[in-house]
This record gives sequence, C-alpha cells and structure tokens, in this order.
Amino acid sequence: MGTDHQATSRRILLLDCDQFFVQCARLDDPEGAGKEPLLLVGGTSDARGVVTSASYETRVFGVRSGMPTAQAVRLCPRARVVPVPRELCVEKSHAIREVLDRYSPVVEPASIDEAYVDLSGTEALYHGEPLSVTAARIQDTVARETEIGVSIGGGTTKLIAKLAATRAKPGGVHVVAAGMEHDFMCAFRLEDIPGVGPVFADRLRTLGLITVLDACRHDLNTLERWLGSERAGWLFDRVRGRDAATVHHNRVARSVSREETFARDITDIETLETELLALAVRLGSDLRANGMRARTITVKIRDADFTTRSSAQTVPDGVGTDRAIWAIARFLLDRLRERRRMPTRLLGIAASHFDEEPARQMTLFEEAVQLESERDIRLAQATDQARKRFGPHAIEPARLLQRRSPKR
DNA sequence: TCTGGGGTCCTAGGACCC
DNA sequence: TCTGGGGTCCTAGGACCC
Repeated sequence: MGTDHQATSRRILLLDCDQFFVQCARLDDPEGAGKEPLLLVGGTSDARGVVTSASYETRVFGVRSGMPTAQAVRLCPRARVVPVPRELCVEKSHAIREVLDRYSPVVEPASIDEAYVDLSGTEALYHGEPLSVTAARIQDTVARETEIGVSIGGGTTKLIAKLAATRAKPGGVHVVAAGMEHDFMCAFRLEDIPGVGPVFADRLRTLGLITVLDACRHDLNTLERWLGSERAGWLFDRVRGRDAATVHHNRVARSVSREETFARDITDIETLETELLALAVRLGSDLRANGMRARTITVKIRDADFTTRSSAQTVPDGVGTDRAIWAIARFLLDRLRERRRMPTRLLGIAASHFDEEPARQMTLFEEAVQLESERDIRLAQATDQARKRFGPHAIEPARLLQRRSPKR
C-alpha cells in the first residue's frame, strides 16, 4: 500500500483501573472496607502475604504493592488488611471489557485491571472527535456501569499510552498528540519505561544513564557497544517514543498456572504430593472449563532458601484430565527432589503449549503409553458436570478429602 | 524487610535432523 | 587435528509486568 496509509498515526488508549483491588474490596464490603481509608488488600502477615494493592491513603506511609504485609503494617499500623475479593475483581474486569468492546473492535486486556484499546480508523465513526474526548466518555461510561474509577492514557503507540496513563492518575485522561512523543518521553527516567526493570536499570546506571535525556545524548553505535545490538536498538526506539507493537484483539493464553506458598515450609513428600494433587485438580478443571489441552506440564518449587527451580515435560498430544496432569506432575516433582532436597516453600504447576486443533488420532505407541484414555476423558467430564451442579468440592480424590476433613 | 499469584517474553544450550 | 552448518524443538532459568 502507499505511504498515505502510514502517514495516518495510530490512536491507542490504555485504560488502567485506579487501585483496582482496593476499589473492589470497598465495593464488596461497603460497611467495612468501604469505610476504611487505610486499607491494604492482599495476604496476611502470618501467611507470608504481600500487599496486592494499597489505598492511596496508606501510600503516604511508604506502603507499596508487592511489599510484605508484615512490613506494610509496621509502616502503617492502623491499616486494615483484607483479602483480595477474587470473584468481584474478575466480574468487574469483564464488565469493563464489555464497555470497551462497544467503543472499539480492537481491545487487548493487558492484565486484570488494564486494557489497550486501538481506535485507529474510527475517526469517521466518531465524527473527528479528539481522542481525549472519546477517552473521557469511555471513562464516564465505565464509572457509571461498573462503579470502577479508571485513568486513561492515549497516544500513537502502546508505550506512549501506557506512560500517559501514569500522568493521568488518579482518575484523569492524558493524551499525547502525534509528533510530541519524543518531547513527552524526555520527562521520564529510564526506569519508568515498561521493560526496564531493576536489573537493566542498574546496568544503565553504571553507564551513567539515569534519565531518558541521558540516553538520548548517545548515538546508536555507542549504545550498541555498551548493551549489544538487541537491547541498544530497543532502548534507542523507546526513548524516542517508538514502539511498533500492535494492539491484539483476540489474544489467547499461552500458559495457565496454579501455585501456592505454604504458611510453613513442607518437608515430607506425602504432604507435598497431596498439595501437588490439589493443584493438578484445580489446573485440570480450569483447563477443561476453557476447552484447553496442554502439551507441556511444568512443576515449579521454591526451596526454603528461596531458590526457585522448575522441571517440564512435553508430550505428543495435549492432556486435560486430572489423572494425566497428575501423573506427569508427580514424575516432575520426583525429578526436582532428586536434584536438590530441601524444605519446600512454594509448589506450582503450569500448563502450556496448548493444542490448537482437536486431538488427532493417537498412534499405537501413544495408545500403549496411555497417558490419557477415553475413560479418563469421560470421567473428567462427568466430574466437571457434578462440580458445576453440586459445588467445586463435590468430587475429589480421596487423598484431598482426607486432607480437608480435620477442618470440618 | 523477608519476599504472592497470575502471567509474558527472551536466551542459551543440547538433541536431533538433513 | 580444527569443528560444518542450519533449523527446529525442548528444557531451565531469568527479567519483567500488574
């Protein structure tokens, strides 16, 4: 196509919920959390929890999300700690998504509380309305229909939209005009750029590069000598506001995982295997609920000394039954324990490498191995049906029932 | 201070194949 | 004796994000 097309710049928004989990917790419990300015949402200190979201009122005490709850409570002793209201968060996230889908055919959720919206090509539809006006209307609609306050950033790239949203917070709209990307970027530090984490930021600091302006003073060749061509090219573009990434409408999950950090480290294999089984059952039912079959199963453990290790196994055809997932996971856990034996702080299981098409006819070899028989698949389906009707714990392996019974 | 749970993407090396 | 080379798949680990 001609250059006219390229000359038209993109119109991208990033919608970011303000202190999302705090808002949800307040909506979930209007009389309690709803009336508490000093609110921390996340795990408790006795269960090795961290703060998932801290209310703005607690942040003046130095509390940040990701901080161990014990530390947060030390900084802000009067704060109230409440758990994440999972279901309501998911519900609100979906409700916001539905609003966005009405405004644009191209919406990409970036996390539970963030989504990119591409409004390129909608100029005629919106009668030439400025992007900031459209953004403000979206913000109003979201607030009215979902009761969630959001900030919206806008610009010609995902990078600009994302950084603009930080300028819009809390509750505002900030749109960077086409052509102003480089000027806009100059106000930021390098560590503010998404993708520049603590490690890269440290590396840059040793080179004397703190701000975007610092990086802009050097040509590409110099940066390449310092950082290698890959990283240098990436940074060279970012500091100029360039980002070719597109907004993907129907992004499919590449992995699904379930994990748990234990209140106390686990030493005996029996308990560990029971926990693994519980995770495998959770993962399996979530996969089947979405019609997914995974070719790769990964088991992850975090040792008492915080060393994180993983082991993975890929099979020729995707699996989705509890039995098959459990069989592979158990084998992987054994392998991890052979390599290093130490009390276990965290256990996790992940599925990836999803089969895109319905399972093909099994070969004779695979029939013989029998990772997953027809009977397994039918059993899993029946189990899912029963859980749907009678609750998530309607049918569980005997081993999990034993684990649960002392609490009853 | 004592480190969650859910993800994405990248890299490097080995196996295997032609 | 120095060793060929490229592509793909898999595994393990790590950086990074919210």
